Amino acid sequence: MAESPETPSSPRESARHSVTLQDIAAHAGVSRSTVSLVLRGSSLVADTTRTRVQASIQALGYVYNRGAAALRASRTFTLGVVVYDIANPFFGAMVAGIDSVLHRENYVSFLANSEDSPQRQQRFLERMREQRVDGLLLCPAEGTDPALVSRLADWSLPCVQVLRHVGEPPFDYAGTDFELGVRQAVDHLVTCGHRRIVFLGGDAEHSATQARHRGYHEAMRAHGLDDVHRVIRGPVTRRAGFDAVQRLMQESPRPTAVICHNDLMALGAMLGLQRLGLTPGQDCAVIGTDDIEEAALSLPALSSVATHPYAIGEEAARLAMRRIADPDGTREQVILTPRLHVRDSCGPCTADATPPRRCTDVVDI
Amino acid sequence: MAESPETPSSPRESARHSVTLQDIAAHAGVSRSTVSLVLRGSSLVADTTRTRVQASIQALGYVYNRGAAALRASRTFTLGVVVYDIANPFFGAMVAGIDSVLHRENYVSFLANSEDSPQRQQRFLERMREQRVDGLLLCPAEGTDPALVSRLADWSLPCVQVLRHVGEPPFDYAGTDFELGVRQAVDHLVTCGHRRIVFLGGDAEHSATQARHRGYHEAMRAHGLDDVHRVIRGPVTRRAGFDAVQRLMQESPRPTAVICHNDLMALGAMLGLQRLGLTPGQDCAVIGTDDIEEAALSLPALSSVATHPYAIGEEAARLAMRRIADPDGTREQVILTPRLHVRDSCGPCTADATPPRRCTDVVDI
DNA sequence: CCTCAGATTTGGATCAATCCAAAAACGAGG
DNA sequence: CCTCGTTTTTGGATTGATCCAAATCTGAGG
Repeated sequence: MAESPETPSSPRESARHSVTLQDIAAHAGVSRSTVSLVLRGSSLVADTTRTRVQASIQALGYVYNRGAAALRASRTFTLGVVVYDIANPFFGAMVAGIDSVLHRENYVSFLANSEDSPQRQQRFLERMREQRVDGLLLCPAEGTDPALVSRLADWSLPCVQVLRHVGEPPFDYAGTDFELGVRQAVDHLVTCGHRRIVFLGGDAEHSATQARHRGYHEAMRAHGLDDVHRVIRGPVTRRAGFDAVQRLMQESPRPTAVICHNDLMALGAMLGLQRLGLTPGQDCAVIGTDDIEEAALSLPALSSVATHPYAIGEEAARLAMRRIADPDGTREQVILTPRLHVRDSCGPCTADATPPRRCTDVVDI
Repeated sequence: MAESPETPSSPRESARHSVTLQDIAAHAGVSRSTVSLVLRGSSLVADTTRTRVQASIQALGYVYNRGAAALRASRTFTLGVVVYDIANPFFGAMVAGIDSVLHRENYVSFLANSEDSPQRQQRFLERMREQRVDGLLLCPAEGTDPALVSRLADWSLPCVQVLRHVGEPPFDYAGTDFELGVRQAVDHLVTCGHRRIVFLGGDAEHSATQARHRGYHEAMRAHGLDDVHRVIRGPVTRRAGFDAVQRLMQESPRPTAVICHNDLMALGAMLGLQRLGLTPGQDCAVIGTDDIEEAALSLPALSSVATHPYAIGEEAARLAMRRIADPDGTREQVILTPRLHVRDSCGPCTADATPPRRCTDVVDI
């Protein structure tokens, strides 16, 4: 009847300090270490013991303390994710893809929005270091110091770059072959008889912009179209597409097709054509990049090079998991293959001397 | 010349174990405690000491260990954020708003996407508890157990509900007055002469859906339009809007206006009208909710009730900060006032006997 | 009954910080 | 030079888990 030290749990005690391994151990009549092993699903503990301990865990309403565990085990099951524009639907889809993989792997992620500012990005990275994240998914902000990646390596913080990349290979990277994407668009348009194809591109200097421009240049050259080859640089917004296409259509001879850096620009370009009383796909072909949901539903439906944001997110997260498990493994680059979805916004060329031929490429909804 | 214990730092040592308070203390010739005080910006330390310690911190490349600090101080500077559809642009904007406040407050956030599954949500919440987050921002998944909120309170985990809410007040909440938003839309349409106004709504049973329906019912009643009052329930997607409006326009007499649960539905509805050869804003008025970026750029430009996702995110984060600072303070509900942006998709009613009058309300770009 | 290998269990040290009561240093006044 | 009251600084305990080497338990074989 006397108070025995083996029965420490009183109803109010749980309020005083949270239940710990020690409490479970006392309740189940085993040691702290055994409880720890049960929690981590070790095969060392006997089945009867395991059951007893699990019952105590239930009974006392124990909550695992990951912070304490991480302190000793130096593994946090935590990942940092930096994007530069979370308000952009593309990143929403990408983050959803990341989340799906992390959920499976029992990881959680810190998310931050750099707003394309290297300073904000830097601050977040420092914070992530303090949090001792196991790894990092980084869409580098425009103007990121190329030395950053090697600095992260010095900190031995696994980092997977996503969509854009800076610094020298080898590094881990997940993205899309933007170069190929633009080439597909040019090839398709040329097949449809177009020659005066303009590229409406971005003015930033990161890898994703460069790759698109390279793709455009090379495809045009391959088709012997160096003479009509033309890039307009500027912001990659709806309005920029809207304005640029209207300026272009005043010219003579005017372009018969435009390829846009992303779908927002392309949708803007279509509106610009309509504003001039022209019909996209008839008077001027328009092809976008990303294939956001809106593309298939616009009028006319926008042809677009799909870049699969959800899949990129999944691949990036998978890569991070792999690098965390094997920090010294060889770096990997996962480059997804984009796919042109042909819809109504790019028809055969009717403006040029070239006899209009029927397009027979794949047509998607 | 003999190795003195006061100079412990050798170049390779930093690789062996990470630099700790102890190392800084030794380097600066003070105690662990003093270094800790400096790190936390305490006013107790003398200026000369502070400078010396800070120099040592720089010299040794020390990185604060938040995990260890949190273990003792039981404060993590960490917030959990659960949304149900991160791929939706609305949430992208909201998360950006949250992020901006947290960045200022030196907090970081764990983000998870419940995909509107209470199970996924539950699992994330448990994980957040294990991480000992200081608080929670929760957009409850459809079907969330109303008891959840009080359970969180039992765990003494501050929780701010966002956009939707479950359980019994008082609780912390940040959202928009959806009821008022719909009422504004109805009032405007009635002013323009419309009477047969249909509401295209959601089929879910959470607070945000209910509020919209209530707003519609009451506004219609206030205008004596009980007899023509009509709600269509279904998913809240582009396609649902597209389909529903086409079915409605087959009827006789047909509605002269539709108000939609969100902008995606409204954009779909406009496409549906165009598919039938009708002109939105002329043959049938369309008003959406949210005022996403796309709304102003569609053709015709969509009238929409702005719900300010970025601002909601900011308010929610601010509320969380307040509740963490004062856990027993009275709960607060921040309800933002929505604002109807009138554009081309809702003109005067031309179909009815009522003499069409000129709309003189505010017109926005 | 003893031995020994294999299966379980354990306690003490450790991770890197904060808390707190007490000690030390300091400066002014007697 | 000695108090006395601030201002600074300090060491030991504490937080809640994991690691690891050693202790204990088991059961089969001799």
